[in-house]
Amino acid sequence: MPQPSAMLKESFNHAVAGLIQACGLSAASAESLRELIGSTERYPAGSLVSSMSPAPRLKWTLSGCGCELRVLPDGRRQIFSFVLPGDPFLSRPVNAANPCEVIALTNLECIDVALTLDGADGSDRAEILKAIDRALALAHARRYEDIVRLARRSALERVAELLLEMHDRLHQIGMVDERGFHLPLTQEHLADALGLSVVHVNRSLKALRTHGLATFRFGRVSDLDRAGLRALCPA
Amino acid sequence: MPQPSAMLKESFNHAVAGLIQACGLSAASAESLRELIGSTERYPAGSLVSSMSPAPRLKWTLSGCGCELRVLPDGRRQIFSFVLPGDPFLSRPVNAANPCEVIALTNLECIDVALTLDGADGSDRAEILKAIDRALALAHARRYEDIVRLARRSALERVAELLLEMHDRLHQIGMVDERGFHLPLTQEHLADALGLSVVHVNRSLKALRTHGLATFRFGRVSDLDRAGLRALCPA
DNA sequence: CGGTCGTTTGAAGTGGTTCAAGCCTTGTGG
DNA sequence: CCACAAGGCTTGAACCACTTCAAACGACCG
Repeated sequence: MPQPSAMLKESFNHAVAGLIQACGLSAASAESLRELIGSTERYPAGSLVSSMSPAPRLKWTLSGCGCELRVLPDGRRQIFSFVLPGDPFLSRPVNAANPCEVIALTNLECIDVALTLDGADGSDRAEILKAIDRALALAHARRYEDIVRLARRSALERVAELLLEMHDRLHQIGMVDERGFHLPLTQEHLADALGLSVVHVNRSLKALRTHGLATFRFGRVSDLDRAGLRALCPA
Repeated sequence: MPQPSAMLKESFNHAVAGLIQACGLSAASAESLRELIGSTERYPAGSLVSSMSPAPRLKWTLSGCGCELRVLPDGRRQIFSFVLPGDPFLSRPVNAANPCEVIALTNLECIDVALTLDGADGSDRAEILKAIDRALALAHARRYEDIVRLARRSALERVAELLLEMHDRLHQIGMVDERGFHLPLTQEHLADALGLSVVHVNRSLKALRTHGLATFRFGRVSDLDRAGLRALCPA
C-alpha cells in the first residue's frame, strides 16, 4: 500500500498529463504546480461538491470522478458532463439561479485553483491559469458535441460515442491499460447523460458487446474496438 | 421610408436594450457605443458569416437574425443557437477543427467589437466589453437549457419552450408588439434546432394552435399564451 | 447469508419518423 | 395583372425506436 504522499504523486502525474498534452502546459510549470499543491479538498463518493462562497470557485481535479448535473422537477436527472482527473470545474452554491450541481461519483480529490496559485511566481501562475482556461474551453466545446449527440444520434450511437469519449480522455491521462479502463458509472448514469432509459442503455450495451465493439460491465470497459465504434458514429 | 441613418438608430436602440437590461451596461456607455459605431458589416440573407482571419473575431449584432449550426456528414443540420439583435457571436473560419458556422437568416448587420472599440475611451471600452462578455456568458448558459430540452422534453414541450425563449429575448429588445412578433424561421429551422422532423414540428405547432397556446405561421408568432406555455414545460 | 443495488430480459404501448401526396403563399416573367 | 414555378406548409398512413412496466437474476456488503 503506497503512502499518502506517493498516492498523491501518482494521481498528480495522471491529472497533469491532460494539461500538458491538450492545453500546452510546459514541464517546468507542471513541476511548479506540483510543488504548489498543499492540502487538497476531499469529497466522499456520492457527496455534493458545492462551495459556500457566493462567487463560483474554480477547482482542479486531482483524482476521482464526478459529474455536473441538474435535477429536474419530476425527479429525473440530466448529467451535463463527467469530471475526470485533470479536469477543471466550477464549484458554486446550488440554488434557483444555478440549478447545476457537481456530485462526486467516487472519492474525489481536488484543489482550489485561486488558493493554490496564491503564492505562485507570476509567470508560472499565468501559464498554469492559461492551461486551465484552455481545459475549461475544451470542456465547453464538448457541450456542442453533446447537443449533436442528443439531437441526432440513435441510442446505439450515443452509447458508442460516450464510450469513445471516455476512452480518449482517460487514455490521454494514462488511465487506460491493455485490459481496458475503469469507468465508475452505472447504466443509470449513462442513461441520465444520454437522454435514454436505463433499459435501453442496457440493450445498447448488449448490442455493442454482441458485435464485439465494447464491453462495459460492473464499472469496467474492456475489448474496446475503436475503429469499429468510430464507424458506428461518423464525424 | 426612413433614411439609412434613421434605420441604424432604430436598430441600435433595439440591439443595445439587451446589453442594458440583461448585462448591466450603463446608459452613458451605451451612448458611447452608439457614437463609436462607424461602418457596419452587412451579410445578405442566407450567406455564411465567416471571418478570414485565423483567430476568432467577436462580433455584435445590430439587426437581423442568424444561427450557429453544424452540417453533419449525412447532410442534416444541427442548429445550436439563434443570433438576434444585440447578441454577440464569434466569427471564425470554418474547417475540420471548427465545424460550426454562422449563417445569416435575414439580412444581418453587425460590427466587429475589437475594431469598433479600438479608439474608445478606456473606461467606456472596459464597461462595454464587460457587458458583451456577460451576454456571451448568457448565451453559453443557454447551451445547458438546450441539452435538457433535447434530452428530456417531448416534441410539444420543445417547441413551446423555444417559442417562449424567442418571445423572452425579442421582448427584452422591444421587438414584440400587441400583435406578436416576427420570427423569420421556417419549420425546418425549428426542426433542425429541436432535433425533430419537420413533419412533427408541424404537428406540434398545430397542437399549440388548436389549444390556443401560440400561433406560428409564415414567420410570425401571434396569440402567445405565456402562462399556458409555461405550464406545458415546467422548470 | 440476507438485503440492497445494479443488471438483464420480456411484453406491450407510444411518440416520433418516414414516405407520399396535395395545398398554400410568395415571387417572377410574360 | 395573371400564370406559373418553387418553396414551404399540411395531412394521412405505415413503420420503428425507444419507453414503460414487471419480474428475475447477479454481485457486493455488512
